[in-house]
Amino acid sequence: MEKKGRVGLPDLPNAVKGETAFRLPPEPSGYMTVGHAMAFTINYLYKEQYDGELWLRFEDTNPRKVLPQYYDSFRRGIGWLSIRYDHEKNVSDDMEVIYEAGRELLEQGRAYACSCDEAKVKELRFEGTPCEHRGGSVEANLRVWDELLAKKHKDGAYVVRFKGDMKSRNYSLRDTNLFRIISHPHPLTGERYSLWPTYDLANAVEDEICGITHVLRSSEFRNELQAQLREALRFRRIEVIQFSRFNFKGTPVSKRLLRPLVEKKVVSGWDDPRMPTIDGLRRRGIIPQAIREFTLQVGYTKTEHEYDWSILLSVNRKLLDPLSKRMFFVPEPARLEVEGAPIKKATLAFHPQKDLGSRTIDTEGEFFVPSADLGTMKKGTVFRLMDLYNVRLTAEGSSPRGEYAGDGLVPDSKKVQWVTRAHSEAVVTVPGELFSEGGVYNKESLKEVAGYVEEAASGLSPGDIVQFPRFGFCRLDAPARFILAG
RNA sequence: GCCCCGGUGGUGUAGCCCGGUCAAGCAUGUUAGCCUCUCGAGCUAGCGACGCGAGUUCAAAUCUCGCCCGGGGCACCA
Repeated sequence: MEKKGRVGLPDLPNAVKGETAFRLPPEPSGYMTVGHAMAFTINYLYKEQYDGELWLRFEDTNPRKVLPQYYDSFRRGIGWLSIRYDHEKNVSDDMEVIYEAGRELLEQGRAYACSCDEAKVKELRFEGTPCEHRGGSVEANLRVWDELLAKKHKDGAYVVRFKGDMKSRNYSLRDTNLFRIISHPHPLTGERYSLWPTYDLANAVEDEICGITHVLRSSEFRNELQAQLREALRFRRIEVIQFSRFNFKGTPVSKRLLRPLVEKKVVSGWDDPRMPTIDGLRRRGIIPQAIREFTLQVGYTKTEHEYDWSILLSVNRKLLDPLSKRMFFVPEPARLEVEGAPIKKATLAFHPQKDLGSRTIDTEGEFFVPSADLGTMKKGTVFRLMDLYNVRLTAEGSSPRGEYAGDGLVPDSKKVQWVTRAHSEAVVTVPGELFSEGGVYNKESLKEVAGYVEEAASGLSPGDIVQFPRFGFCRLDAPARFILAG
């Protein structure tokens, strides 16, 4: 019997087709990254598999961090990935509902208003000692609650805490904060609210009202706390499946590390092709299908991992291969004079197998070929100008010359790409890993190769991806500028 | 420090729940070769791994215990 690895993603526990709901929960506080893309893809794949509902839900409950352009970044990225969701909402749309939950906890005596300062809360939490506010009456708590809603208090004056277990070994259960005052304008709700819920509560409430059945997310959260909150609010049980973050070698997603590079203009921006952002990957020539395929291949696990770019790049190349026109790019060109060269109108196919059309090139005796190739050849060597004819090298060195050596394909002859005098200059950017081993910026992370491209390249539009034979798949980024995808 | 969660070749993963068919599969990588007018794609073959130690058992990658290492949490971030 033949052995097989896992095909596709594993089945989900307690998932009934047609009765599932999933969510994509970005915090719009930064640009969308590959990590988001992969997590979203997993949720989307399951939504499809189980014929479920999918929510795009912006977790925007910290007005200090949230910015309008980031909402767009996620919408764009998700659209680019062809992830179709059924509903879109912002947690900030539901403040009233979350307030109701807060009030209910207060009424139940499961939460209380606390006016200790931050340092004291921390200290007592560490000691496992409750503060004097914990024992306050429901009435008193509700009175403060109404004042909080009426914006009668300044930032930091109060915090609403969940009554957990101050002696729990799990510190997140030691009366964590459910609400805090942030009088900072919110990009969507402006000055309307200043009492904002923290993640755990907002999340529990949102998952309930969205009817989420399965949560698939990276594991850096406080499960037990959320379970207790759900129970206190008498919410349904949901399946939570956690996995490790998706890290790529030499490319951390941490804003703390990335932002300085953008600010100091070490990279060209958040969309620099070396960046782990979706905009970066797109500029680099990674196509959305490759991200999906890659995600499917690596799946998700709880083990920490650091993906090598080679796997994603390999998947990308395979997908690109049948779609990409071949065009000649000659890096570090050397001029080659060919004696006895026939004057030809050569019609060359854009692809060796697929019918992607062709272009016609007028050739005489002047060519440009990679100097690196000429450098390895001795006088007398017969090589072939790809798709054209053979040339015998008659002079090496600084002004190489050759002579026409027939049209017939010579077995095992070296094939070299070429351009004629009708070419244009181009630069190919070769992105590498942003950071080297020690976590320091890798100065070698971006290289540039200058050369000539054939005339047909002038018909390309920014965003088009072609294969430069013997060089790689490249995406036209700007006029005369390409980026190597792999 | 305390609480979770992990540790299969260079990298990523399958297998672990229900011990034998696993002297460990697949992908990527790399080497050699085939095919091809590409250093792409495709094909063939080789290379390369069960963190350490003990225990249970006829039998352990799979179960138990200890240790080591890594990640996350212990935020008025999400």
